[in-house]
Amino acid sequence: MSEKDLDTANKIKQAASALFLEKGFGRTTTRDIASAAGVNLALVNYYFRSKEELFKTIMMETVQGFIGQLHVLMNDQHTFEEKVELFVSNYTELLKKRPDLPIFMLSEIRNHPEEMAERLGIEQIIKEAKFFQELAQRCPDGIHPVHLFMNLISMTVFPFIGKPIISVGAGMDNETFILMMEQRKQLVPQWFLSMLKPQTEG
Amino acid sequence: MSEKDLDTANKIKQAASALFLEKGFGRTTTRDIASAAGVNLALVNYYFRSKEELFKTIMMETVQGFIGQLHVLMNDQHTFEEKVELFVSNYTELLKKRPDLPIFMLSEIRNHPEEMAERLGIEQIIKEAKFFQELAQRCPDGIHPVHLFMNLISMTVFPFIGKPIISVGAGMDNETFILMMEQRKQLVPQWFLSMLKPQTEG
DNA sequence: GTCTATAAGATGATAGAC
DNA sequence: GTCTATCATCTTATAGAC
Repeated sequence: MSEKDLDTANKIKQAASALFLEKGFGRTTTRDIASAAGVNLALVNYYFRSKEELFKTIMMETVQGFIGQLHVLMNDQHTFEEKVELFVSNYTELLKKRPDLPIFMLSEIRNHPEEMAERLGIEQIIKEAKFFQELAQRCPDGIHPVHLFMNLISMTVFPFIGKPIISVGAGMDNETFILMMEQRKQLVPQWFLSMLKPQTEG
Repeated sequence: MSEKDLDTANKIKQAASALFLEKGFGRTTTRDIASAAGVNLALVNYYFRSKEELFKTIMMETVQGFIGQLHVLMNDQHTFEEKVELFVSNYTELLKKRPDLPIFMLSEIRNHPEEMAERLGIEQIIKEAKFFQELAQRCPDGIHPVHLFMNLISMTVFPFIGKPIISVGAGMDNETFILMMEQRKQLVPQWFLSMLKPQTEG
């Protein structure tokens, strides 16, 4: 589907999404958006009441997509080990395509904190998930399961966030970086599982 | 030292730093800065040629401070294990005080990529550090040392970055979050060291 | 060094013709 | 739904008095 096939509202949304991601809300102007979308300036306000409203729409959809994957994954019929592997490889693939996503979400999220938490219902998604029930069982005594989940997310997501600094620091080109992220699809689950209680065969 | 004791340039820098951190470059205006610093609008441009120049100054100092610690730490006379513990506890303390620091740095860094890399010389700092030489030795065969260093940074820093989402997701108040970060000062080094080659006594 | 005043331009948003 | 034209406001930055 080429860009021309999208209707005006979607052209605007797509262009705005890229610009917000790249430059943030403050540095992006409605004129930028209209120009990048190839539509008239007035149409931005015609379809979305304001720049702020357009931003909220995009942000909600972005975060929904990000969390939605998690919801499905955490409740399907895979084993615990498979869930871990899928978690890491799914998010690695997503972040290979859209490495700016986490910073976008996290840097803008505090300017719109109220709507987020409520509409998303992350809390309930997590508490109900089978994955977390099993994680709690396999968690070493005295260690809160959230610690281990933090580690899993951290080791999966942070390398993409820190890439600008890490890859300069390590003198690493982009190709090498991607290669390492591929390796981590296997490594991170291993590291993560080794943090759990020793498991008897079953 | 109260704010009144600072000279004008420093009052501006301090106010601007807080605002850039809170709202980013794009959303922060020179009027905000002057007002927060309690100085006349024209003085912002008198001391720093432009808003952009002021930002660069602050950014450089911030990143320098962040990296500088690392340089000292990685080369002093502590043992490898002590270096790991100091790394985690120093940065945890820093991030407890200024949790917005990583996102600020990382979200704005790509708008000013050229100056960063060069002036900082991170690459050289890292390559020369004793810490990395020992890390390379103790790294399991076939695993690049940078993987393990990524894990150490990730597990230390990411929880602060992801706090807005994690703490909502886990239904966690601020006090509990800080308590967990305190626990991680001990836990992260344990997890990290367990990823290394088994070590014989000596 | 610090102020007032203002230039010069950008920005979000809308009214009204088509 | 889409355009042009424009408003009202805000923005960075500077000139010039003190």
